[in-house]
Amino acid sequence: MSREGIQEEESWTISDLAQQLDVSTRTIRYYEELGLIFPSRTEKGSRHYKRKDRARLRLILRGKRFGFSLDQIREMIELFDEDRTGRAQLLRTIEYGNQKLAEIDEKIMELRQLREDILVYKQNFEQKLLEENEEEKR
Amino acid sequence: MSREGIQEEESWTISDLAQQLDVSTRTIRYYEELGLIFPSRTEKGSRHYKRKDRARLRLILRGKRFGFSLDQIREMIELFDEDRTGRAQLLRTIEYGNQKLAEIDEKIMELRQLREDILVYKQNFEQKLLEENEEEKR
DNA sequence: CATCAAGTTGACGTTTACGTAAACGGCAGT
DNA sequence: ACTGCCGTTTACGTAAACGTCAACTTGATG
Repeated sequence: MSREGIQEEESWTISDLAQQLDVSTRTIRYYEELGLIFPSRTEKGSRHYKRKDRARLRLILRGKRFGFSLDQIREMIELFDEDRTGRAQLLRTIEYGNQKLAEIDEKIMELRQLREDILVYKQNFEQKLLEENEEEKR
Repeated sequence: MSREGIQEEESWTISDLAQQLDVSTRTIRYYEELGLIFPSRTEKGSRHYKRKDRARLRLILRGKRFGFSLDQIREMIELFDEDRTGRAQLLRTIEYGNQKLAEIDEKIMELRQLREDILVYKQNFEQKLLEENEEEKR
């Protein structure tokens, strides 16, 4: 067990966390409402968030930035939740993970394509710019 | 000039296009409402879409899949619209393009990070699976 | 000619993802 | 004890992105 309990675990209030990750407190509470995150409470009822909670919130926000709905994210989180047990569950979760990885790889491909599209647009404009300069030389 | 007008340009109805790109006709009309796409009309008022329109719609949908709002996409489309002229405008557009490319590169980075996170989760579960097998051996 | 599918516009409804305000408690500083 | 500030819950508001339905044309087909 080594030094369990000796190292004080850092913990933040909701507004601390909100500031760190640049979201509103409302948003964080809303995510809790949806079952995406479960901070512990002080005896007075105030939420406090530890490193693990922050990591989870980061994951949520990252997911959001790529068009995953909060519902999809919850689905994901539920499956990845630590306390699942049994070989069947584990296998399912791993399979789900593989699936998500594949989806992400696909997104990366698509993003590269989008990049390519934009690059072509831009080059088109650069070409026009060149032509305009040519005109000027006459 | 070569063979202008000889090659018949293919054109689709709104439901054709909807089916091709797997969106509803309502969605397509909505995008038009927002000024994202401007199909030509038959003399009777029916929309018809050509290859360029389809490419544009593809771009819109692609953008959406990565969390760009329709407003951002419109902004983008307006700036990339062909009929801008003047060196200053061209320069601005090119600069905008560079900016968007940078944003996309950042998104790709983030997506890689998300991939990494999920991979770690998955490996965690794989580890658990191994431990369970160990237990069984006793 | 009747009818039926597919097009149009317009209006209203719905879901998601929060914002915002009200009403309250706890605590620190003066 | 009063003032702020931060926290809480509850509730209503709202913008974005469509879905859905009604009412109407138009074109094709039995």
